[in-house]
Amino acid sequence: MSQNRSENQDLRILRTRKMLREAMITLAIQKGFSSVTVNDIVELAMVNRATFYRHYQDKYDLVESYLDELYTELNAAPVSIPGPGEPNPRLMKLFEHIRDNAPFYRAMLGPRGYSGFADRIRRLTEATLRARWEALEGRTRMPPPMVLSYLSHASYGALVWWLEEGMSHSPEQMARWLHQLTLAAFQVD
Amino acid sequence: MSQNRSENQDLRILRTRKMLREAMITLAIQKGFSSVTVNDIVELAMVNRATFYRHYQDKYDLVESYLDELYTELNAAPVSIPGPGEPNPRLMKLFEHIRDNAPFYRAMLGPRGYSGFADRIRRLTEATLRARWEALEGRTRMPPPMVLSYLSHASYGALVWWLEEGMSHSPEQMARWLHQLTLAAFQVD
Amino acid sequence: MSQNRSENQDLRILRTRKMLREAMITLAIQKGFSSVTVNDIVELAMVNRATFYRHYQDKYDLVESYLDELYTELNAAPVSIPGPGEPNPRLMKLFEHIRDNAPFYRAMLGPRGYSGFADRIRRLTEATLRARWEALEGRTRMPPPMVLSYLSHASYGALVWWLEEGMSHSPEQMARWLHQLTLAAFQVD
Amino acid sequence: MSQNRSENQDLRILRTRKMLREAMITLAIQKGFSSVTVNDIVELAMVNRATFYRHYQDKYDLVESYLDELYTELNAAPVSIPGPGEPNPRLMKLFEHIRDNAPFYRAMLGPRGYSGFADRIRRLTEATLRARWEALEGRTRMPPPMVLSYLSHASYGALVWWLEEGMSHSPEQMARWLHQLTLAAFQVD
DNA sequence: ACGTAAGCGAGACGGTACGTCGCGTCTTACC
DNA sequence: GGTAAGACGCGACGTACCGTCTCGCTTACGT
Repeated sequence: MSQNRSENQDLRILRTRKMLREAMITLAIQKGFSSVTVNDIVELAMVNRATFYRHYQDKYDLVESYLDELYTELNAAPVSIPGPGEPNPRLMKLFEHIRDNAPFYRAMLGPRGYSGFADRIRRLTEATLRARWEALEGRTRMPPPMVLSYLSHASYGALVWWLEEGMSHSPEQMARWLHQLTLAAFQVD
Repeated sequence: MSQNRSENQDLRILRTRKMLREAMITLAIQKGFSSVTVNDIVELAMVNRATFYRHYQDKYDLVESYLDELYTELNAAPVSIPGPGEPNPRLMKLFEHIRDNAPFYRAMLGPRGYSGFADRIRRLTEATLRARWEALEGRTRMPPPMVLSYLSHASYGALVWWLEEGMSHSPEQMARWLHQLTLAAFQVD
Repeated sequence: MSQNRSENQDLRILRTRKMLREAMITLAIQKGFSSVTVNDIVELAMVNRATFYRHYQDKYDLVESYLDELYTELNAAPVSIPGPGEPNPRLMKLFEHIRDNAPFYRAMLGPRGYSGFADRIRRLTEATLRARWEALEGRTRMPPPMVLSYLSHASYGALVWWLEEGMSHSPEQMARWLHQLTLAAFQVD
Repeated sequence: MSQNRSENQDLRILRTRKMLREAMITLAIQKGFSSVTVNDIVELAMVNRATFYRHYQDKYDLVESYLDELYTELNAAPVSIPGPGEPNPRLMKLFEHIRDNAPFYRAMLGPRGYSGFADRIRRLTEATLRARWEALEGRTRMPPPMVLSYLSHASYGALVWWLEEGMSHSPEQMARWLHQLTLAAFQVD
């Protein structure tokens, strides 16, 4: 499923997928992803139910395929490790992206959201942090995987706060703060 | 619902609730809380379906009522703020409790678990951390609620790592490490 | 399925089954049994779709259960072998019964009907004829099962003609004719 | 539909139809005509779904067009009315034809077959019998159409018995027996 | 022999029915 | 009053076939 994402030029397919995706996003914002049904989606998208299943296994498959696309572009960002006070560029792009799609993210991460989504975002920051794994090795007595889990969940926690609080701080500011907090953890004995 | 939790002495009621709870726990361990159905529960508990609904609204209500009881006793722990190298006693008790019920926690926190459960645990550590809120106020330029969300998610992350890794470290060790990491965050800026 | 037909005293069950059966009959008459859907039936019966499946596997199960009841009473008729010019009493009862439910039978036996139904009726007359099997043994060089199949299909053919022609002859007349024709076959060398 | 059967010489068309027909026959034998789907047919025939519908309305149209061809040649047989002990030549040809295609006929006439097919065969023998209609008129008090329906169904019944029993008697024998039984009916009254 | 119209493959799509599952409510009878 | 037994309405699920519809390719035919 979610097959042939690349190089499928059939306009009907592209149109159908676009409408399904947009319907899903609209509905998730309206009433929370967890209470969106396939019926809701196809009705709003004006697409036949069977057609939905020709493209996606279920609503999770649909949203995941959306994320695949989103995060493919995010991953194109540079990977340079920032200096002490500078924000991580990847993290900043993530914050900017979330700010631009705030209603959707609120819908997906809230209590009526989809935990797989949250996990995915967390793993994204985890991947970013893993770049400094080697620096961590041997520098502390704590198990690096634990610190990684600690920090990635921590960043996710900051992100959630930011989203729910109304995003009154700039992505840059957020990235800078997270950077500082992360550094502090790295400097623990 | 979940009513009359206090002082309800009818033995039939107590027995019914006990059996429902135990069935729920067994099943959650077996196949993950999210795929447990009310039917599963009442069948294993040998209780009639309607009887379930007389006591609980749904399986979430059942598990929450269980948590209510669990965390009432956990909250009875002392609240003293520990010194630099000492583990937080509340956190330690939590880790010990989780170690003692590891299969259940793994079932509730894993990918087939229940996100409300995770949230609840996180809020528990958040409550513990909030004790140092005032100490935080003014000491950093970061918004305290953000740091709180950051740290509580972080602790949760460490906990999840610990659970899934096999709990090869002692609760005391975990609490000590978390304490160190938390302190580091407080000293930022 | 079609379970517990006997001694099930729950009024709701009886009512549900009655409404489903009547809806099925009405619809079969209206548009032919083969084009009746379960949806049609439950809609007309004002019964929920799932409820239908709690009672019957499918529309065939429903109609067969109906026939079971009908033919239980028909089988209560006497089995005496009639004299040369007298009609077979069982056959007569069958013709009378069909005359009384002509629209339904036309619906079931017509081109948009249900072949299992026709088969059932044919086997009914076959059972009646089998009573004379022993008399047949040795009296002719033809294989008795062939003659049985021949005669039961033949009777069915006469019945179908009668139904479609408008039943302008009395059941007694039909039974008498069939009796004569059957006797003739028995007297073939 | 089933159009242009005559004088359509395009090889592609002929090839497509041949493959569709053969696939249908193979599948009907394998699992009974009623459970063959258009998808099954086109898959086995290695023909596109749309192409099927360019030639036939549905699987019934396909099988009927096959029968049209089969029975066109059968109808070319002589129509002489046989003497008392002689078999009807047309009936014999029919029995021979069926014997040569027994698996297919069993598939079409069995419980998972196609009732329209059975009807067609029955009407074929009916047509044969109608040749003696005039001879019947006035010779008996029974309505000739009834006798016709009686006899054609009867012959069909004998045929079915023969097919399912394993065709251990020769077509000639069958035709002779049927002839005798038919004569007996004509002599009633 | 070759250009062209027809046949065809590939497969998306809308539609309708299917049978299943889980939910939460209800009635009746028992103890 | 708590419980068992279980019928019921509701609504979502995912599947199976159906018949229609582009859109290009290719192939047999007719000049």
